[in-house]
Amino acid sequence: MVRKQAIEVIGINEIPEFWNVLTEDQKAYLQANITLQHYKKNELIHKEGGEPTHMMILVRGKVKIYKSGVGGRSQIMRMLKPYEYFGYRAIFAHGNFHGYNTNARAFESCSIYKIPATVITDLLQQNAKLAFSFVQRLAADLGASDARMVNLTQKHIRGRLAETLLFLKESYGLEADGATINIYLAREDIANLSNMNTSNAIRTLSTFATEGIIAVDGRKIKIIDEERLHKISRLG
Amino acid sequence: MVRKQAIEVIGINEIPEFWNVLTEDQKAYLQANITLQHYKKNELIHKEGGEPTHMMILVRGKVKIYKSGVGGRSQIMRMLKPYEYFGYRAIFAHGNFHGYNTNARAFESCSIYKIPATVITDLLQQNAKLAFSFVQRLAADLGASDARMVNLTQKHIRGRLAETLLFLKESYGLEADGATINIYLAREDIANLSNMNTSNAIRTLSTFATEGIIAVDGRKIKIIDEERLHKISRLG
DNA sequence: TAAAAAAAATGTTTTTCAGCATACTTTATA
DNA sequence: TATAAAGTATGCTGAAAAACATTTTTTTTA
Repeated sequence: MVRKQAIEVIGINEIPEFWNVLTEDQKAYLQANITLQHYKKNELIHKEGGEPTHMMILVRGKVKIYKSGVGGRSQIMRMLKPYEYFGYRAIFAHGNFHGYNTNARAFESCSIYKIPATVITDLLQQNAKLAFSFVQRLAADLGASDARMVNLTQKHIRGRLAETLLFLKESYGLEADGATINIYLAREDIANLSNMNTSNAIRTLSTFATEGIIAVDGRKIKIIDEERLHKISRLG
Repeated sequence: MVRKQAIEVIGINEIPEFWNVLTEDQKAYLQANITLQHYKKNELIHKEGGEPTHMMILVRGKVKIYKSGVGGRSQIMRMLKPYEYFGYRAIFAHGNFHGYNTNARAFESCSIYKIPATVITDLLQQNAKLAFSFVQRLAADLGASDARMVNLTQKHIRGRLAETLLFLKESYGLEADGATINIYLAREDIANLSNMNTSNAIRTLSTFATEGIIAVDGRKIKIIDEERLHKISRLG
């Protein structure tokens, strides 16, 4: 069983951004220090406020990155899919924002490569190409974060929910039917992605369904009229 | 007059992060390509949606970085002070978030060093130490952006305004009296920093003044009871 | 499979905040 | 300096969304 899992997940050398730019020595160094770890559904991977020990690469499953805000109310910052990496921001920031600012939780059963903080820091300082690829990644993340800020603060509930549904579609894609979003989230998670409370997520999803924009079957959400979702998202 | 301005501003070699890690060749390359430009009060420095041509280092004056959101409503993302640099995120991000996502405007008369995008990209790819310092900077920026997200989305008006006042104090410091925040902003800018409309910024500032938390004299804001501001900010 | 727990649905109430109108004050400009 | 324009102050109203309560449905677990 352990063997089977090991076969299921991809190797680190299949992630070109990490692998191709390294020298032979650096590859050996990375191989010697990387570990694969499994997390059960809903298991906490890292905790807000904690000291970052590893950078992680998700290779199987889905992860949510979220912050606990006012009165413990949680705000999902990002949702990850395989081949995406995380936990590196906390390692590299110095000053106020060193350390995990977020919680990471396995949304379903996950396999994750873990690279010790010291190892990834060494590699970045030795290898300008690798460092540059992290610059590119962080620059894109920051752009996304700023864009999301305006979405969440300025749009009304319908606009925020439409945005979230489109985001989920972009991130996780559609099932074989070409319409059902390929992730099943609790209404509460949809709410936490959209900066609203659960009641309003439920209510607004129902309204969208009534209006024929989506079809809802339990946690399955089918996008019927994507154009309208875009329109609702644009108008706020 | 031109001579005088040139003397007033610091040299690029006084910014260690840029200078100390460069080789002699790289220093020469940078020196040969860097230019100093002056902007008048309220002048636009770069525009949302535009192609990034330069990375910039503010050496005199204050700059606001803002996004135009739903219905043109503007949201100030950051406020800069001398020695801070900007415009680099747009250069390095690839994919969706390449290009300026924000506007930058001289909040008062400014002097700015401009490094062509190609030059800074060359330097980063050649110099792992420089690239790593950008990784650190971007990681901190992203942490700040995520923290701000929760502030702006979850806190109530009083909490958001308190947060903004404390942020301004941290960023720009206090005047000789040890209480007056060393930046004079229009109520509209305070509102755009705090995700609220101008009326509510005015109203809430008045309330804070009535409660003896701050004292307001035109655009001068004096912090009387910082502890209460922290408390209001924490509670949302 | 039954019982318990969690999640979803829905209606009602309350709070927060945006939008607007108006008056007053300060700043810019002819 | 007069006039216009911009910015500030304040009250009122209504829309949006949170909070709460209750019922129904689904999922988990014993």
